Amino acid sequence: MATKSRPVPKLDPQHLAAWRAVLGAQARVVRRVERALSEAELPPLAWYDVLWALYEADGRRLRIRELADAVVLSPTGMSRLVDRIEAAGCLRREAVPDDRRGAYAVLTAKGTALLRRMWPIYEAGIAEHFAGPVGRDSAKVRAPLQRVIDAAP
Amino acid sequence: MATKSRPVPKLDPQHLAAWRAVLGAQARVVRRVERALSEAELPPLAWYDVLWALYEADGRRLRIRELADAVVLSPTGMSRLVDRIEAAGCLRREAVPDDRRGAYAVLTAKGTALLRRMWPIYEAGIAEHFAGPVGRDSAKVRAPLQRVIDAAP
DNA sequence: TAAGATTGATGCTTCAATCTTC
DNA sequence: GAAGATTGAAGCATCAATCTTA
Repeated sequence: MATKSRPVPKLDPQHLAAWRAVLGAQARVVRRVERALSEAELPPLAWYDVLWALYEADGRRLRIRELADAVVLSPTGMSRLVDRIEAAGCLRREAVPDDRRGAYAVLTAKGTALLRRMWPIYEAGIAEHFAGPVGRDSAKVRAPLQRVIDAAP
Repeated sequence: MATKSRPVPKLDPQHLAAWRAVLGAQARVVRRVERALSEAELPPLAWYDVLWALYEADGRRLRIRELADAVVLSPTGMSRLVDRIEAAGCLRREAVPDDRRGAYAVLTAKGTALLRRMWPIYEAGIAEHFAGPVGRDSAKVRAPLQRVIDAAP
């Protein structure tokens, strides 16, 4: 049989440099934001990501698995993260009508309130450390990286 | 005295969307690459970052602190990471001539060899999951994000 | 007194295995 | 048998405290 030998994709230096820039920028901004949240005695960024995903979703609810995909966390990690956020009263688990295996995570009023307290800190961090240096080039950054996201199965 | 009230920087939706794209793309590509390395029974990406930083450096050596800054890890975390990589024989600690507080991490031949084994996996991951979707727009991504990195103290 | 580095305690993330339901 | 979710065990990162030297 013909071997399914996928030719190894070659990587040019331009792409590598761009990738390194993504890594470096992400790490530095996240580090600053995490520090600012911590200093404000607020939960880490991961909480914001989860609460925000729920806020955007229909009925303010998502399956655990959907949540894990949305914020790129293992199902295991998301199960435990939901545990902690639920223990804080910021979301609650709810049965799924037609599928008794799974559970919804549903945003609570307290969760919305926390989202509103975290946002100003997060916003200021993005504005200062990311938006400032990026300036008018936000679209140039966004469009290609959105294709990277959309290409991920 | 005049209060040092820094006006809160406002964040427009364009910048927020760009930031979300950075987060999403980084997380998805890193996840794939980590999985590929693990399947090839190779160490995680953090090892590559450290070995690469040493390889690039003058005399194939860097202070622990410089290493921590380069890959955005806490000094604590870097100290332990260096422990593990040293235990694997891929770097060694060495005294600093003029400063007896600190230590160099120095790349070993085994470290260079590991770098060479990891790179094809890493390269293929970047090429397939990042460079592919980015296409010709690598410079558009790189330049603004490099400014983000350079702005970080 | 401050800077470089390390150690102890703690929390988070992951893989493998398990349980339930489809 | 496969998918959604959870639990146990292990690895890794971080803060606070400590030790040494500048």
